[in-house]
Amino acid sequence: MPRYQPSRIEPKWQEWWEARGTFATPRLPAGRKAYILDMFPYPSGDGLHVGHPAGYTATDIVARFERMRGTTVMHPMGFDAFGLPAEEHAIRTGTPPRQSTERNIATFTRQLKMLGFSYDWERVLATTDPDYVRWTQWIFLVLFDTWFDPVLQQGRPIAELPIPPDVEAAGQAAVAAFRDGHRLAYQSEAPVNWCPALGTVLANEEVVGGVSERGGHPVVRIPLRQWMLRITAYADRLERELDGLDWPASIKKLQSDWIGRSTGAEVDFPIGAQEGADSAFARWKAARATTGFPETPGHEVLRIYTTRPDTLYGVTYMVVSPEHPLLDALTVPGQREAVAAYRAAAARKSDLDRTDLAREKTGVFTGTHVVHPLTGTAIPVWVADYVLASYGTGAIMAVPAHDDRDFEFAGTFGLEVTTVVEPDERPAKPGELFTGEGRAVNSGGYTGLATREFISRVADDLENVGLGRPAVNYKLRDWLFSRQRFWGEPFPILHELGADGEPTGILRAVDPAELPVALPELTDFKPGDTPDPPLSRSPAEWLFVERDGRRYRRETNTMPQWAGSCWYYLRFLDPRNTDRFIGPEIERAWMPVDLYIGGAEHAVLHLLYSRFWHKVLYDRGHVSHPEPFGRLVNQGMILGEMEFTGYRSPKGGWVSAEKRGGDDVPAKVPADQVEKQGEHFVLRDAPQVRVESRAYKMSKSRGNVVNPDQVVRDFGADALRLYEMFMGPLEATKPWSTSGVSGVRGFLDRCWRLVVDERADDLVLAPQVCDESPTEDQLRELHRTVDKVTRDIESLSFNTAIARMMEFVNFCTPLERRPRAILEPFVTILAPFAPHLAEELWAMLGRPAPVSLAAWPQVDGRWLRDDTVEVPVQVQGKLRGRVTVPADADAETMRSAAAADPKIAELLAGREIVKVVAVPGRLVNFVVKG
RNA sequence: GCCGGAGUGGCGGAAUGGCAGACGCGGCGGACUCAAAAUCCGUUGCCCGCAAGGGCGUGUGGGUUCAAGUCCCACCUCCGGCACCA
Repeated sequence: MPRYQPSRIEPKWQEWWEARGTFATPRLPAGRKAYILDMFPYPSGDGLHVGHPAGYTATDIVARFERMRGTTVMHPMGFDAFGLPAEEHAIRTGTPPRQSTERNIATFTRQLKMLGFSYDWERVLATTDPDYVRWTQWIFLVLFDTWFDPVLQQGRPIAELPIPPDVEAAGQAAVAAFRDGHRLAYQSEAPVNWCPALGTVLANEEVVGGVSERGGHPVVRIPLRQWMLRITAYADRLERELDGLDWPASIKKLQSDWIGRSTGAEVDFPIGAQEGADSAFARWKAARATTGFPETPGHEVLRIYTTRPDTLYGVTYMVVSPEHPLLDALTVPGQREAVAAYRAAAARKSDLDRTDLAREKTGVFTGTHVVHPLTGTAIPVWVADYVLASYGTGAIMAVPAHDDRDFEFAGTFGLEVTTVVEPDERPAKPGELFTGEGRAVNSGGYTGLATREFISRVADDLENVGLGRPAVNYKLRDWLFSRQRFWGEPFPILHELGADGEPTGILRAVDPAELPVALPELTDFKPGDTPDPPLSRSPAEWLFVERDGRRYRRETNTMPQWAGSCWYYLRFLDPRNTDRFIGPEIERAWMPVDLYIGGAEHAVLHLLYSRFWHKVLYDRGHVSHPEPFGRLVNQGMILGEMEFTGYRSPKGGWVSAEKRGGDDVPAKVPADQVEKQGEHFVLRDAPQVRVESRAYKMSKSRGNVVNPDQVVRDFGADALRLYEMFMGPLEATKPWSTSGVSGVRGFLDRCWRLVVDERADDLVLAPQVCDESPTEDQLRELHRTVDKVTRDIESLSFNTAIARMMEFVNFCTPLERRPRAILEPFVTILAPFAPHLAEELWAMLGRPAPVSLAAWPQVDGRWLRDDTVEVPVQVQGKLRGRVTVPADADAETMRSAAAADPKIAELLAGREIVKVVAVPGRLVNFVVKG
């Protein structure tokens, strides 16, 4: 009984391909190239999820298709293997992260191979490989060695950074500090979420409502020395250069919004002018008129950023963020206690709390006033956490009449509201909130100006008198690049130690020849009592080194998981190069990536970070193209199987879903006990009870996770691949359905029976398979199938490609004679989708393996054209009949053919024909009167 | 609140402004079988009708058009993301 048995043929062909290196990619492409890339997975302990093969199958189909068309294809796979779970596992069990990571990679590799993906496994890499870490660290050193030239808008070697004379004069240490302050990789104090109970620093997403997600322990934000990457320097280029990319518009917009460019003005408000101190203010203004607007503000002014300098005359108070450096200086003795308490409370709040929970505005008056630079009036300064320290200058001018946050704050604290903008279409109402554009009122010499004109004019005016200047800001922040973790790349940086054993502040890059800086062997991964990174507990022989007679302590922070994924697409091209991170000739030949498929969860960060690194490498001449990824596609999420949920009251009876209360408990209802009634699903036995129907995200806690191993065992890898592609459009979110899998498995069974005689005792061809010439009908069917499948692969519409192949099989199944000349091309186009079955059928048909490298069939256009077409005939736009006409019939021919149809003639009899629409090859429509 | 995306049979979905529901699941009927499974064939949007046939149908309400699932306006629901960025 030679039935289709995936468990027999799939491993066989996987071994065959591997043994012969079927999918090995040459060093350089010959002719047309295609770099087809998946977002590589994090090898979690749970193994492959059914979401992974969705994207991986899509790229695999395209890769196999391109290969069959003669393209040289690069299709690699690897592992993003640093990351928190391995470290937490280590803390719990004492297993070194490298060990558990290797075990997980082995599982992922087995599962990926089981699905028959045509990766060149010779190129596999993990971001944790010492050889890979070496080059990640090397790229960090490139960043460390680069400053951004704002004039050329380009990253340049730090040695080329112009040193101002006064810095030069201050000596070598000053020059070094100046350089360190301009590098793309620099150090700064940044707040971290330190959880004393867990003894570890937490990522933002691990902190929920001010306590740790695990354990619910309190978390405090404390400043810690951190490594930052100056991604903001590249903000403009990262935004502008999105333009030329073949990415979904929605992803481009997401990135652009994330970068969040805004334009406006910076304005200085002098601090501390008392009543009657007009002369001091006048002197300050006069001085500014000659010195101009200083690059950095002194302590005598409060500098603010605003996008609406046209509302300058409506300022009624100022706000500084709780972390503002001038806050202490601004606070008068009487307010000191209140301000200190407020600041302490703000420090306890995480970013999430400051936004999510505390919507109502809070703040404290500092007791100080600043002077309005144009009107000279005194303006009170408040501290409030609705102003963020990390954006703009960390201080704002508040215009309650024209900003909803300021309006709300002013309402809470009874502050003045001064209207200075009037809507175009009506007069302003005093005390109302109006955030739109209009014309200026009550604004000195600017009164009457339109918002836009006001903005550009006032920014220039302010600049001319040294009180302000036009400014650009980004929501994008510099990238906090260090983690207080063990399982990451160590920084290749040494901190010089003084005679006292304390750091001198002088940094030294590790010599590239010494890379990689390997992680030390730790036996104890347990957290400590301080927020120092685990590496600070390394053995002294790792931690302390001597170079050129000086003592150094190694940097003990590690890089975030993003680091490795920032450049893996480059290393795949030249994975064993020991001299360079990638050979230039190879890079030029293969880059950029032609198709990049992965989950939308990486739409912003991963793609932005890699683009940033790539641009730095480009500026420094290490890569040849400014953008890494040409065409990008996000595959949709796969949800669990559809579930019906009913609700039971505490007394036990059913409660209709729309009437449920808090006490009612959800209960799963089997699908066969439910039926649809109108808009809703109801219980079959109690139709007055509505139930909810929904598919949920797969999760362990919900217990709806589908395991790919199990699916392969039950249906085969080809069925899993095919099903994931048949479910719906690649980019859509769609629910899993086990009966759907069995449906495509049925299709594969039918493919098998098209070629193989299932009733014979031995594996032999079906008796219908013959060497006869195909009929015209058969050729037409074949060529139309090939044509549709070809176009659908190009547009990644795999679901409709499969549907078309199903139609072909449905067409062939009843044939008593099945010519090889149509079966063989069909098996060829099936190969990218169901490669194992295709290889087996190809061999059955006596063709030399592998079909995976067989030539893609050519479509003969003459089989795509029809001699005659059946077109619909409408009367008043309603379908009333059909007529068959020659395919090339003109409108008049079609009209008369339609009018001659007895049924149509009857409908038209006695009515006046107002108009006839006849679209050649499409339809005829009679528009009649009466 | 803001920004995306999506609403089409019992279900997943298909449809360059031109025959709505391809293909698959599920259902129903039949053939094969002692029977069942498997397989093959047919049928399957809803309503009225014995039938011929007719009516209604792509979230809701309007509009454009000879013709709208598709274009425009307003709204509703669901999903995803962002969220005090001055």
